[in-house]
Amino acid sequence: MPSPSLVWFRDDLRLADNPALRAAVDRDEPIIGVYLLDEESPGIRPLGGAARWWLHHSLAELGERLREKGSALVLRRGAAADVLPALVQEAGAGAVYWNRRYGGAERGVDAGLKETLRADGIEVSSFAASVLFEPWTVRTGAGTPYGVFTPFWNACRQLPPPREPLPEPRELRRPGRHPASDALDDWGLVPTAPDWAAGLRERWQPGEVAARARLDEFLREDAADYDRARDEPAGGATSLLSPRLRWGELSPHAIWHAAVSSDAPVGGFLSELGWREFAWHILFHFPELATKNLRSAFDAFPWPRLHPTRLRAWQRGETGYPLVDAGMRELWRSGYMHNRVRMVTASFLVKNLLIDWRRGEEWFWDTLVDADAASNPFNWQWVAGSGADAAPYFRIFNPELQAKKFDPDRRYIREWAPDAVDDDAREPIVDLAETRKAALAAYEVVKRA
DNA sequence: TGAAATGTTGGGGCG
DNA sequence: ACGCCCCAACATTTC
Repeated sequence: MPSPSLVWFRDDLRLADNPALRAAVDRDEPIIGVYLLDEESPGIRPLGGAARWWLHHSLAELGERLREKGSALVLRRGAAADVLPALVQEAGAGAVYWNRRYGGAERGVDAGLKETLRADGIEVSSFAASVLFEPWTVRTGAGTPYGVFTPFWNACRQLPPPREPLPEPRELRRPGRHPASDALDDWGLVPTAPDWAAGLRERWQPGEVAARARLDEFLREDAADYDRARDEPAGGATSLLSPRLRWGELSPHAIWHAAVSSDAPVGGFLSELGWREFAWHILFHFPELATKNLRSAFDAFPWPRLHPTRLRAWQRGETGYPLVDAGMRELWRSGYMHNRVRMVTASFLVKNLLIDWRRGEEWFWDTLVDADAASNPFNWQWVAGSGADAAPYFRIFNPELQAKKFDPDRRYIREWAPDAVDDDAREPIVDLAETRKAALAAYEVVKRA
């Protein structure tokens, strides 16, 4: 009598370098893949709209590839603490494997499940797969978590290097009978009325296969000049791997090893992976990262009453500042924004519009295909000055200067906000010098706190 | 992974 | 030849 192994896919929608899947293969019983759409467990943050679109397509491909290899992907919806044990029983599974998560609520759910399943005599194992250095393994000399990037990353580099990625399994043992699966289309992850996803379809092809292709292309064509060209939003020199990491279509280990074994100078690129690691390190030690100031002195920041018209103008890319508007429209249309422009638009929201960073974080959460629970709030707090190793508050980007420096020929602005190219036609919603001064005055309150 | 204000320096025009 | 001034270019400080 076979006792199948369940592989619970979460933020690791891949077959290659997937230690949970590997453990199931090694156990040598039939394998059933599972994905749970959990919008009910307490504290789990509902996915944003762009994320749901990506998830749909990535799951579609994962399911197809599992079937090609002989296995299956079972989709279920509901609180994991209820749905997973029921599924284990229904399938007569003897083992459950997953790759670890590091958010506060997720850790609670997973720890609870480990306990209840084991109490039922089910073998449960979890694995490190989504970060290179698990948060608790990196400690200062004093045993505390790191608060500054450079020493954090130096300490990581002193640890044993990330393991070699595991090869994709050739074949998976077919289960005799599959538990029933929800139909992916019934989950309603893809927008229909209205269908606003045209720009996403045009720009992205979710899934592990396209992810690997982009990694290879990046290392072959763009990595050589990455350190210089990554700052130019029109250049197309960035890796575009962030959504692949968000959904685990690529593991950081696979990226790491592909990068270090390429001929290109990859130090700068690897340190971007380092910032991602640092964000997860911080989130692990400060689970309220998305809602609370990491530096509590910022609790005293005198945010003015929310100005909804200004927030809306920022969201829609109608601020009258071309680089800001181009960035916000790139985001809205394609689910993505170039990193430098993220800094500029975020600085503009927080320091020129004096709108709480949480409002910006929520908008990015809803519109980015790559927003994850760590990087998104981490980076917003970095810009706002309230975060870990944050930009000093008084570091205020001037969107006009930034455009001159990094988009001198206006290629980026022309691409995303062609109507903003002509300077004369625009009416800025706020004055840069004036609002800058107001922001600095507000910051004085934090300094005194 | 800033920008603006302020300070310093040095070449050149000019009396 | 010299001092003076201007000002661009660069450096430093401040926010």
